Amino acid sequence: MLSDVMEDYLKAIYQLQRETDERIKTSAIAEELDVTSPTVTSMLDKLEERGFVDREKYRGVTLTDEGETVALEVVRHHRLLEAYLTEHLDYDWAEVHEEADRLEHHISEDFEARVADALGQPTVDPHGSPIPSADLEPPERPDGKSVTEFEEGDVVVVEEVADRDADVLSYLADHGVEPGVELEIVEVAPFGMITARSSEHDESVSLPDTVAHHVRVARGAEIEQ
Amino acid sequence: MLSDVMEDYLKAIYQLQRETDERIKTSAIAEELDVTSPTVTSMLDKLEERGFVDREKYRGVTLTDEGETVALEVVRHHRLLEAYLTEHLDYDWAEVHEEADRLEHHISEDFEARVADALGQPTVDPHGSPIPSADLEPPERPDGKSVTEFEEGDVVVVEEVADRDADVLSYLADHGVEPGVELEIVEVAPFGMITARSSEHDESVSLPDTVAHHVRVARGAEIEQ
DNA sequence: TTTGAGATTTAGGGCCATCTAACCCTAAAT
DNA sequence: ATTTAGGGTTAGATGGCCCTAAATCTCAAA
Repeated sequence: MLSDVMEDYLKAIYQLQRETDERIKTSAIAEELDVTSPTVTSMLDKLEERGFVDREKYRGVTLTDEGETVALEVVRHHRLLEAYLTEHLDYDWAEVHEEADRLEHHISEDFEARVADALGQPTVDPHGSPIPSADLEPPERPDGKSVTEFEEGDVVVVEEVADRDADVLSYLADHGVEPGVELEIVEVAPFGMITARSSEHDESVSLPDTVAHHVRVARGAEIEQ
Repeated sequence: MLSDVMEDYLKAIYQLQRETDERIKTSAIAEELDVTSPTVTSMLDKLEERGFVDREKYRGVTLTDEGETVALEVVRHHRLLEAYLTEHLDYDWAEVHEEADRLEHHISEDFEARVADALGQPTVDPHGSPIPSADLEPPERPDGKSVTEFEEGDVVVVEEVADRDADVLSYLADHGVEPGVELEIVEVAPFGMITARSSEHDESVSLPDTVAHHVRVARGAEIEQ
C-alpha cells in the first residue's frame, strides 16, 4: 500500500520538522536520504497526491496528519527495535541504528506489539529519544535544547543523542556522552566546537558543531542561574 | 548486490529441488512465487547471467553452487527467525512463517549470529526443518519420507511439517500433528486423503493429499517390519 | 511419424525509484 | 528595479520487476 521508500521520505520529513519549525526543503530531504533533488521532487508529487504532505511548489513541504501518523509508526518501529536489540540481543548502543533502519519497514503490527511487551512498553529508546506511543498521537516537543545553545561553564545533563551514525555514536559512547550523563562545558571554540568534561569519566570530549547539534541536553543542577 | 526478489527465486528453486531431483521448471517457480511464467523466464535469464543457476532452455534450471549458497543463507535466516520468534517472542508455531518471510532478507550477518547465539546454535526450526549451518555447506537429504508413502496400520513419527501456510499449520497444530508426535495411519482414501490418529490427543486427523505431502515422517517403533 | 496440447520464451508495455541535463523560480544583493 | 546565485522542477533515460499477447518449442498420444 505504501512503499518502504515512501515511508523513508515521510520519516525523513518528520525528523527534519522536529528540528526547524519551517517548511522542509527539497534539498534537505535529498541530503537526509542521500538522493538527488529531482528524485525528491517526484516523490513529493506522489506523496502530495496521496495526501501525506502539504506542498507549496518551490517552498517545501509539511506533513499532513496522515503523513505524520505514518512517520510516527515508522519511528515507533525504529526505536522499539533499537531498544529490543540492545536489551535482548546484546547489541551495543552505537550499532543498533542501521539494523533498525533495515528492519523497521518489515515488521508486522503483531511483532511490534510483542516487542513492546517484551520491553515493558518503553517510552524512550537507548539514545534517549522518545518512542511514539501505540496510538500514534503526536508527542509534544521535548524541552531539551541542543548543547550548542549553552556556554562555557554551564553544567548540563544529556537527554538525547540523535542516532545518526555509528562512528559518531561510538566516539560519544567511548567518551562517556550518553543519556543521563552530566557534562560541564569547558570551552566553546569560535568555529563552534564544544569541549565538555564528563563528571563520571574524568576526561573531556570535543564535539564539532555538526555533532554537538545532535546532543540534546537540559540545564544541570549545579549552576542554577 | 543481490535483490530481495532474486533471493526469493533462489530460495524457491532450492526448496523445489529438495522435493524432486529433477530440473526445476519455469511453471513450478511461477506457482511457488505467484508470478507469471514470462516473469520467471526473464528472472532466470538474469540469474543465469550472474552464475546462480544452470539453465537449459525449455528444460528448467538447477542451482549452481553459488546459487545454492545464497539459498542456504536465506533459508538459514528464515529458520533461525522462526525459532527465535517462537522461543523468545511468544509466537505460535503456526504464525511465524510470514513474519520470517518478510524479515529474512533484511537482517545482517551480525543479527544472524546474535540470534543463533541466543538460541544456542539450533539445528532444527519449530517445524522440524533443518537449519543450514553457518558455513552454508549443503546438508544431506533428511531420510524421512512423506506420510503419503505409508499405508493403513503403519505407525510413524512426525519429523517435519513444511511451513507453507498458517491456516494449514494451525489446523495441524490443533489436531496434534507436530514434530515428535507419533501417528497411526488409520485410513488411506482412494483419492489420497490420509486419516491418522495421534497417540497423545485421542483424536484423529484427516489430511488431504496436498497437505499430507508436506508432512515428513519416519517409521515408528511399534510396528517394525 | 505426425500432430496438437501444454509449457516456455519472446515481444512489448507499465510502474517505481533513481539518475543527469536543462530549464525555471525565488530571494537577496546591488 | 534588476540582476544573479542557488535551489527547485521538468524532461527524458535507466534498471528492476511485473504483466499480457503472441510465437515457439517439447513430448506424448494417435
